[in-house]
Amino acid sequence: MGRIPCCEKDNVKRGQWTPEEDNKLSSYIAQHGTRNWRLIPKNAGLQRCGKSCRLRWTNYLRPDLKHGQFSDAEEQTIVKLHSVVGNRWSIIAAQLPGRTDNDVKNHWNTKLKKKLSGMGIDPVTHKPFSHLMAEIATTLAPPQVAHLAEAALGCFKDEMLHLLTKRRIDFQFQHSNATPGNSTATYINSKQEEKDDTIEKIKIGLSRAMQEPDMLTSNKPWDPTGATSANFTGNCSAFPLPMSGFQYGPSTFGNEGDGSPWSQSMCTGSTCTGADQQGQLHDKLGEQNGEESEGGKELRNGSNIFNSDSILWDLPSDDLMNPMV
DNA sequence: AAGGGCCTCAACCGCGAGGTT
DNA sequence: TAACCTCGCGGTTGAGGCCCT
Repeated sequence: MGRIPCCEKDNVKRGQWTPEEDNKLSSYIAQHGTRNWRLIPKNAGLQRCGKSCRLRWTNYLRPDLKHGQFSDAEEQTIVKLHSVVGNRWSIIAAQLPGRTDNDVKNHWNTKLKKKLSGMGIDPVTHKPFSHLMAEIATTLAPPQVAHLAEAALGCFKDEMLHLLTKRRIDFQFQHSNATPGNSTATYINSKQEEKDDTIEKIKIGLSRAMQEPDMLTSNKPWDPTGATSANFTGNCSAFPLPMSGFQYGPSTFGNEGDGSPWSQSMCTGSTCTGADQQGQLHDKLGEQNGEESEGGKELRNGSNIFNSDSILWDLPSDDLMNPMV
């Protein structure tokens, strides 16, 4: 059975909406609500697909939408939530009244991702690039380690240039409002300090790795039994891990210890509140995603995760108290 | 002033989940 | 229970504006 198209493509207009179309849609929805998007364009006299109408309404015409620049606090919320839930834009947007998932996604892709990358933080894992390289190095056999610098220069060329030349990138929100109460600035500055601290470490580590091929005896990823992690701490002092909350070992990776980027990202940087939190959140996501229909529904608008008392959270509570739309 | 490259963001696409018949 | 329908999500695209040379 093939998928039925959401509308007849032939009789449907596409592309930019005109003010007339906006008016028709807005006034129809004001009178009749948003039940049955398939019928709305027909009844409103629009030659548009129902899906297109829904998108136009939810992303642009809805009266409660905020248009304009993202505030510092909003950016901070996005970065922190992204470090936990990843590209779950609807969940993130649910914490930002007046912002849509499309807004958040666009802002992330066009601004925040670049800001983090430019600061030496991997926007996927929210770890400093240098830290990621150190992790990679601990999992490689000596000949591979020897190629790490080359690979790093290939993969993170621009980033490495920034790191190795200590060229700072002047981001507006990095310096503005850098007051004690401003947690965005604090978050950014802490990442900057981590970066500075690890620049030297990564340089030393890479050069040692290439000079001392026997330095790393293990070529395995982390070992849940803990035996390998002992090797890491014993033999990989060339890559001192910069963040206090991060360790290679079962206690940090949580019960499953899957070592996935997601798991690891929870345990690094200033957003880390411990593996227990990670486990709880993942459990929560699991519960709400599947087993319980009501919970699953709440997950979609992001309410339960952040209202749950069982989850510790290092965001200022004010940032998470926004009511769901 | 021109034009080429970059950036932004509105809009589209395909898919999965959940609801309805 | 299966088939169908609707909605919402995340990834991607492309038009238009901006910036730089």
